[in-house]
Amino acid sequence: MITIKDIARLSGYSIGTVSRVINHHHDVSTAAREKIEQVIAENNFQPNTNAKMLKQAVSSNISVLVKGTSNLFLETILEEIQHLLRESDHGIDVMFLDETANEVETAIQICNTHKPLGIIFLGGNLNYFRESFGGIDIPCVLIADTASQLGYENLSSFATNDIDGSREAVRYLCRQGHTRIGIVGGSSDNERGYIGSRRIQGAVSVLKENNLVFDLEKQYEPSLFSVQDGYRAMTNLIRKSPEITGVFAISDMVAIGAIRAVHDMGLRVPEDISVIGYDGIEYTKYYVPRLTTIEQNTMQLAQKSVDDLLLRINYPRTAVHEELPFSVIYGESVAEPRK
Amino acid sequence: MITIKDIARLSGYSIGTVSRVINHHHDVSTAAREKIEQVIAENNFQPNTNAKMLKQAVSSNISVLVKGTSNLFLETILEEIQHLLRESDHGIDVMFLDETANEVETAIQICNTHKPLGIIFLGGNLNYFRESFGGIDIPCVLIADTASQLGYENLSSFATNDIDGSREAVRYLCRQGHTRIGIVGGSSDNERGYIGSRRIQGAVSVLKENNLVFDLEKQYEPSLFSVQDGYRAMTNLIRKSPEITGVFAISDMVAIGAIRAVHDMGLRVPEDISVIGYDGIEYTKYYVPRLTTIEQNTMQLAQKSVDDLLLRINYPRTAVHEELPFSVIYGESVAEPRK
DNA sequence: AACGTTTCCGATAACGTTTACAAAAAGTGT
DNA sequence: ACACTTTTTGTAAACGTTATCGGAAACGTT
Repeated sequence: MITIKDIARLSGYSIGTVSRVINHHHDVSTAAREKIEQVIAENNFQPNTNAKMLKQAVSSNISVLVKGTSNLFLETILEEIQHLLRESDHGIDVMFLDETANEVETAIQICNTHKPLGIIFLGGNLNYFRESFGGIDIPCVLIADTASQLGYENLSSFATNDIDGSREAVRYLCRQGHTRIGIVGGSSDNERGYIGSRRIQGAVSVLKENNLVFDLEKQYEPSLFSVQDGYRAMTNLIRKSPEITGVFAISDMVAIGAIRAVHDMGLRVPEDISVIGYDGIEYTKYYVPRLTTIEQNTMQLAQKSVDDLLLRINYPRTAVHEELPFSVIYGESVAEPRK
Repeated sequence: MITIKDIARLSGYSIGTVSRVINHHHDVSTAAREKIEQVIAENNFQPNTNAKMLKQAVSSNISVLVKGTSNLFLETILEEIQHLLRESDHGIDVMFLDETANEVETAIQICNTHKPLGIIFLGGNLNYFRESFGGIDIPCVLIADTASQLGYENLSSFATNDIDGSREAVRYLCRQGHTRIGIVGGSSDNERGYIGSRRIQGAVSVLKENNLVFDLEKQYEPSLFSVQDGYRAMTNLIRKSPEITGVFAISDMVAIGAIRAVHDMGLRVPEDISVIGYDGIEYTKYYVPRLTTIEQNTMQLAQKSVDDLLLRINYPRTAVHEELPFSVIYGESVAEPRK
């Protein structure tokens, strides 16, 4: 392995000077810089990251923690983050966690081992942040949920307003004339902090405002975020409440599962039951019927988060919380209810 | 930060002994071990990874390089790999590369910086391996393409036989009575080494054997692996050859795009045009119509790859190349052709 | 009691960097 | 020519670990 010592020997300068060249210090003569850079290039020398990190006690990496696997929405954002970060000279360090994992605990571990400059939480459960986020003191960003009420100095958040979004979804069903509306998704106990709970909350509030609550127990069927679970939940919901004509699904994946469930019960979307989703993942635009859904702007979510994180890494300042706009995608999965 | 030195001081032993306890060496008295372990636990000390890696010149990590973003098939395997690796005491280090990147070059970089114990290539273009894989000397596994003809001592591969799989797909269309069969997918130049080319090759071979080639130019439309591209390609194909009644799509995502294209041309799947995909990603099982496809066993692909890699990391031996079985998923997207 | 074996432990030299600090070289102004 | 300042360079200590080596203690064996 070729080290800084070799470069020093080969270039005729000391390792101190080589190090200064590597780290772009200004106090190096042009002669030395050019010679050393040449030798570095010739031997395509790469400084040992571990030695560097050991000495400096930080890396130049950004860690990304993705909560919940098989989540196409988060994965789309992840891709964009990677793309954006590739421009900067930061390394990127992705880790996937399953739904049940405690992302903050994991982040603390990562801080100790990887010493990232910042952390991006892609998805997450606010409860874990409440519990133990205090243990983290590097800039962080939470994407897809708002952490403003937590009030940490170093945790920004960017998200669409899930309550408004889900309200808009259900309102759209109402405007189409639906009066027997069901909801699929959210955790079984609707605990505070779980991202799904806000969507449920928004949806239910519109139902209440329009006096469309006939039996909340029978209108609402909990579900995780997966297709499978959406299928299961929708099947249950139809069994419980066959009179339902419109359904708000907590995510697009759940919606896809739900549509298949409708189909397997011998009914059709949207003729018999309308379905509206949430997230706007690219791929449901090719579904037949094209999914009607609340689209979150993944590009913007990624861009703003990365910008804010890099900004705060370079110029420490207090965190921000921003709500990004959503939009309704009018697909083919919602129609007027059958008479 | 709490270091091994602190533990030494606090426990009354030397850092050498503490190190031995940490690394589970046998030459430590039970008294010392217990005392030191207690102090470690009390201060929840975690050895500094960088110092460790600097000293040992290797990490205990496995790097995974995922080629091609938004590929649900590879992402499913990735999940399973992560799951399997979590059992072992190896860290995991994921990196996504876009289609155009040279994964082998990247791997060489990673070897220098991260010093992984092994590398898993998830997807990949054999051409890059031909070019420069020689620069890598740690155990590697290529998933989803076979590297047997390359003959590297340290590169195993696990894949289904893509030629047989695509042959099976087209044969199934033939058995259903289709005689005007189209193909969607593969790179425009069908370069050797590109994973799609083998599937095209298999598909075409069956057409030839059955004298079903009426105009290869008009039967075949190139496409990348994305939904969008599948849509575009299928639209072109129908325009070129409206007489086609069955289509083999090079991946499930392409198939989904293709189905939507059929729909948008005012035709139906499978009544007017049958579509068969490739990969068997979970989620197309919920599609309406449920996709008929060639399923690759992601679980097995992941398991075998991880097993082989860990085995070769611990007991150096020569690489293996194994073909895994595929199976036909009989969905609802293929039917007999219209008279 | 003397010796050889084991078993356990501590001191210390690395690993490849960065960064004070000091030294040397090169300018500057008189 | 001198004393300054400024710029450039080299030296050496540190970062937290592991591993080698040898010493000390404990135990058997004659």
